[in-house]
Amino acid sequence: MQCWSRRSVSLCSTVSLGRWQWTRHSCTKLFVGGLSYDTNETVLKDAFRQHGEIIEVKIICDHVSGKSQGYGFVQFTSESAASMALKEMNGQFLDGRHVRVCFAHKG
DNA sequence: CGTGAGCGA
Repeated sequence: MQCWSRRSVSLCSTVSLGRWQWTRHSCTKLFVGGLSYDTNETVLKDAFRQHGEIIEVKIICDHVSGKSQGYGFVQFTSESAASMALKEMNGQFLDGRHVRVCFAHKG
């Protein structure tokens, strides 16, 4: 059930205080929140590609107003890169705001 | 609201 490597289970005992709610299907998709309303996918990918290889980066914007909703999704090539980027980029300063990185619910 | 918890087309 663990998506991490057998050597990277250190994060497992840290967050899995109750249960794994993110490891239902995918562990490579990360939910990025706390972003600025002006942050683009380029800023996210440039910041996350330093910790792992990015497959796809998407910023959720309003389909009517076109303004950013303030959050997005990042797809990594492996769970290892996603986990490392999660621990390293979670709560960091990006675009002048604190980013909140978490695993995506859907897959 | 020029905002601030959340989970997309």
